[in-house]
Amino acid sequence: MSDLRVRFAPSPTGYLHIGGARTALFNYLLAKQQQGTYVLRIEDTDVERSTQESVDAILQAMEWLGLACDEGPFYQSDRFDLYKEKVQQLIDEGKAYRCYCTQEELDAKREAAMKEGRKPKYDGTCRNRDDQPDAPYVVRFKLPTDRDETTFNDRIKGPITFRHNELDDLIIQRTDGTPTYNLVVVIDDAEMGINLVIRGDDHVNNTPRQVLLYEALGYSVPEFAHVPMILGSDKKRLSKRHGATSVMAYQEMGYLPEAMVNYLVRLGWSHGDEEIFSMDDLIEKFSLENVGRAAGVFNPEKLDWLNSHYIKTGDPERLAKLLTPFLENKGVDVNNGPDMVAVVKTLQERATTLVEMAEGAAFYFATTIEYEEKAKNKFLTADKQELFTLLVAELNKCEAFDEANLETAFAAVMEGTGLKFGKIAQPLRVALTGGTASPSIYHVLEVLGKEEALKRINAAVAVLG
RNA sequence: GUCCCUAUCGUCUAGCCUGGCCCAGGACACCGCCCUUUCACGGCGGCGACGGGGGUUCGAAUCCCCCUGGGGACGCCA
Repeated sequence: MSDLRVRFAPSPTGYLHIGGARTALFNYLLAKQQQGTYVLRIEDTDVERSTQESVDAILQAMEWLGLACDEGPFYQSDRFDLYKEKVQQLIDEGKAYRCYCTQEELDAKREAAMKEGRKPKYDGTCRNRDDQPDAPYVVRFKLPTDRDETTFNDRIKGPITFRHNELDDLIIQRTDGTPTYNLVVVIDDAEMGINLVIRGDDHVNNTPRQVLLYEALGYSVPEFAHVPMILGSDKKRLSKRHGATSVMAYQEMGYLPEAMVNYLVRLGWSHGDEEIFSMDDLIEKFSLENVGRAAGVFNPEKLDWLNSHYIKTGDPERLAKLLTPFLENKGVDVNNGPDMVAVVKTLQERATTLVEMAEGAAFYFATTIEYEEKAKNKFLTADKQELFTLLVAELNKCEAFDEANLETAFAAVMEGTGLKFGKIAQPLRVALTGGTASPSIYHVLEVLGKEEALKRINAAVAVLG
């Protein structure tokens, strides 16, 4: 057991998105690799926007991805007393003060500053007042003036320095008495013994303020590793208009968690020329040193490729279990049909997602085949009467539908009709599946079984025309 | 606007720290050929990048500077 302690700290104001999932993954991998501890903390200090549904959705997504935490989940809403105490401590030590400026005043100043091309900063109006008016106030952290810049050494980006004149006195407690993010994140990370903070690089700008707060509160400062953002195809921050951003939406679209994990980790991290990584591979091979520094574009095609890879190589028993709900969603009665595992095996090489696999599998379970218009017109024509008659006769001779028997039967049909295999297979395929694309005709026959196959052929004969 | 980060094929990236092995390697996508009972799988091949300009050096994708592009932050959100 090493002393590495990392955490993932989402705010429950929505589902777990792609970017958050990747951050969680990186934390998890490093913790497992170093036999450290991975803590999950729910950052719900914004009482207005935090919901239990979001918490549940996040937990569910983490479980789906296989990112079980070692400690937690902890809720910041349970810890308000601690934060209050720390705020008071800072006030008592003269490191924080009450500010009575109203929201309207601040908004006006901010707007004015922007307009003049200045960086909007709090001007320190209340910094030195010693009266205590009977009015609403916030508590601000007094920006230390004992030095004029703060530097931290980012594990991914290297040393980053901010000049204090770029900073201002940030609010650590709201008018309603609740604490704000920058304060609680410091207190919790410190109190929970987090020594490496891995998070999105949209937090880089918050880091110097947080370093200052660690120091003011007498905590030791952890290490930081800021991972780059994920962008959409137009290089804008990934959002709904680029497609699904919720991890669980991908589950619903038929993606496998191992594909998602593999994709996410390779977006911004690499290990030579390797592309395929199991969770165990990743725990062994992941390293912060090989995380890129630039933002990456989310590429659904590559996710597709990985997903088809994992479907192709996946355990059919497991895939069968995963596929079932997708078939049921399509209104397919899975109890009335061939063995699901056998079905899966015929489709593993031809499906990119479980949704696609369900589409490809539906015909196996159909009670009556609906023929595609074009397929029927082309292949179920009157002149096929003789072919189907012979086919039925030969197939009937088969004891069981296995490859050897079927080959014999088809050889006989080819002999009898003088047709090439393809000329027989395609009409038969339409009869059996309703369409012109399906798994190998032998496999379809095998999976369907003799009785059902003959039933379908006879049904097709009845509509020849 | 200000500050911070960043920059190799369309995309994800290897190479950069420790200059020459790189007229830049892999993967996805795309195109072609082969395989083939359909659709796929697979195999083989192709297209395709060091953002620009200055330096340093015998030599730069690799080191330095400037420019430009992209992202992020600037909330009583996290």
